[in-house]
Amino acid sequence: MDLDARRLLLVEDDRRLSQLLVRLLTAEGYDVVPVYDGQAGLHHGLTGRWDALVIDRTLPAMEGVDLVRRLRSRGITTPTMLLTARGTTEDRVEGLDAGAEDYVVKPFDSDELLARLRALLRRHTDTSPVIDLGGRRLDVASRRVLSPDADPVELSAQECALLRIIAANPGRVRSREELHRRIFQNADSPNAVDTYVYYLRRKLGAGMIRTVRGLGYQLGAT
Amino acid sequence: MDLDARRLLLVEDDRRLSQLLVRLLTAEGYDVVPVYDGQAGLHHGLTGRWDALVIDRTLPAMEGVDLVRRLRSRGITTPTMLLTARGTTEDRVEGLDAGAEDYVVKPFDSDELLARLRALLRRHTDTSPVIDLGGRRLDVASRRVLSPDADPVELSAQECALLRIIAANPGRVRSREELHRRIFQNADSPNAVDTYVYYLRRKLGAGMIRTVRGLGYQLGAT
DNA sequence: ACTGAATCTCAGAGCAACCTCAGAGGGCGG
DNA sequence: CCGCCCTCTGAGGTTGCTCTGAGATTCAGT
Repeated sequence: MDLDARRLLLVEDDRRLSQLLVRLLTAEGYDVVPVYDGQAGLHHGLTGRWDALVIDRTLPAMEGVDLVRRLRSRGITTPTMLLTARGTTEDRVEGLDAGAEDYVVKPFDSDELLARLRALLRRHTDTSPVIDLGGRRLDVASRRVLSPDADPVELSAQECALLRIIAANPGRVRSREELHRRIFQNADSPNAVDTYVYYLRRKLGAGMIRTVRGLGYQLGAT
Repeated sequence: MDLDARRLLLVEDDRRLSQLLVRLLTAEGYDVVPVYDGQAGLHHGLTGRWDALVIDRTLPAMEGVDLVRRLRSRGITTPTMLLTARGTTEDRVEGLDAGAEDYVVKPFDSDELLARLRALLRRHTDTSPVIDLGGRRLDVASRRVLSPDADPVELSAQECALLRIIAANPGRVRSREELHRRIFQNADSPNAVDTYVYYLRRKLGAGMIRTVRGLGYQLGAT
């Protein structure tokens, strides 16, 4: 077992094709998790840690393109490859517009798929959004906080979104209202922001986020 | 999701148009807050922090032009774009005279609006309010005094307000009465100013604020 | 040096803002 | 159907800020 394997989420409803891909990708050394519909894909995309997503375009419960769109709208920037039977230019444009990075037309050549996947991962690791936290780093794609002298800390989707906004600009103070509007728009309780700040502090230490009483929150390590 | 989203205040009474603009601007990555009349616009314009204001010309409760004028008269210099149905030269002149930076005539092209907005924001690189204290700096946004060779000192809201007024004009002496009126209007005790001067001296050193007996206080450090 | 006025110092009451955390609810995998 | 994780809620508990008041100290003018 490769300990440093790249984690792939495979969203493919055709069991036979899914199994085939799992074998192919596992043999290449990837750590592949298959799910079989868009709902499951959305859930795992939002909650799991992935180096890349491989998504079929035609899915039960939710179209692949919609899935990508919904993930992007929630701040998930994990590099994504769409699989499709249709190969018109229009389809391709729609897929890329939704936020997918690459597009493979079925039936595809195994080697081509692997090559494109490697390219996707290579491209993305270069430009992967890693935000400096003053000593530690937030890797947005895998939703982890990496430390030179400690184990990585894993964050949930909301925790990551919150830290991301606060860390985007170290000097700036973000108000509860802004954070609530941008992350918890489906939440009634204005307390949600406080709670997630609490979660982040519990995971990362109290110094990570500074409270500016009456104004909001700010990245702690100056 | 744009991490360092620009904050826009949208003052537009037509709900349909407002919603349309919110969608358009949010999709562009802006952090948009809509309000629906001039009073609300005035309140938010005065109390919030905005990168730009987008204001309809015809509003209930207060005309858009008057809104801009009143904001300007209160020292708000946030770049502002007016939306209007009428497009005569006279209207345009009146809007710009009131202090608006740009002027878009309805019905407008989405791309044009976005382009103008970008131009507006580019032109107006917001200067974060950092006040010089002679060696040290007061960062009003995060309410801290930053020192080249020491840890930041955190101030409370009232401490910051007091120091801000005193430091605005280094040579000038501010009377107790003025300070009390501007900061402690809800306080009965005329001693409140003294107390906060004491707090500031305790945090920043006795030399920070100089007493001019019988007259008031003055910034102490050169 | 004496005196009254101005100023400084500081403990503490009252209160809003904030923190903490248990748990309900939902989605999903097994 | 059960258990897991994530999300959000709501109810205290706690902290920190604000302002008060009263005694100590300094100052200007005699």
